Amino acid sequence: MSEPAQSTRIATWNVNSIRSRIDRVTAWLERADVDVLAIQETKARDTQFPFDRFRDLGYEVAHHGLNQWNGVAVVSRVGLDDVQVGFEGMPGWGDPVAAEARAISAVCRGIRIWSLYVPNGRSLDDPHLQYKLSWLAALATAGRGWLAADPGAEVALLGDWNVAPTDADVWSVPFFEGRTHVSPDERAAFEAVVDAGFVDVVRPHASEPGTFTYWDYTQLRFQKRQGMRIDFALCSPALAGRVVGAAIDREERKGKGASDHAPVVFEVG
DNA sequence: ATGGTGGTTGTACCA
Repeated sequence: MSEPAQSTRIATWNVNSIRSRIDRVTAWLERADVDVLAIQETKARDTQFPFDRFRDLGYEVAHHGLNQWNGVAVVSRVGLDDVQVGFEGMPGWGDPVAAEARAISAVCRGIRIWSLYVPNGRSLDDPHLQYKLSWLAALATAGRGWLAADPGAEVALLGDWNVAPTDADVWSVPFFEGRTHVSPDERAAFEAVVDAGFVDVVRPHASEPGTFTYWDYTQLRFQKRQGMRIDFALCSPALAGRVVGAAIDREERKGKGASDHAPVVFEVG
């Protein structure tokens, strides 16, 4: 008797407040049969995070939250080891400048899982955009270093990248003229991470025009199918080679109490 | 009305 290959289902989701979304998140975790979930925008301090709701379902949690903004977590039912908060060289923000809760990682079933919440940028003339570009540049440098140290490393960079890498990733190119998420500098900063050796493992499995991961709450954007693709799973070559499928769960964006982002799932065989 | 929705917070800020 030969055992079937062990399969691992991994997801990323900007939940826009874990406390207001906890019922939906736990219900989705079970329904989607997900083993590892990278969460962004928990909007909670560690003391406010509903750890027990995940533990009751058999998941371990690593969370990093400093205040009502940002906040990232890795949730896993297949092991959660060697938790790291932030990455080497990660820029800070504010006065005084300080690291924000935008990056956490853990090793789950041998895979280094990162949950990343890239700074928004706010507007093209805002200092926050330079912070965003620096943050992505530092991530590219760190990621390049990880793969140089171990070319066979299985690393997943999961999260809300706040960048639409191509014109196909926004509902209207004219609408985004002069706005963030689509500027050449932001796209170059995203591509620098790709150039460091990380592969978008979802797009090959979800390539239809109009495939998005985020829809603004205002203007009936979701109902009008006016979204953006800004949530990505970028994997190291060794891990990307094991991916057998992926999907964006657009259904989860529906209804009252939905996050403005949909979960993104991929399966490693 | 030009952020029209939604979250956390506190009467503002963030996305």
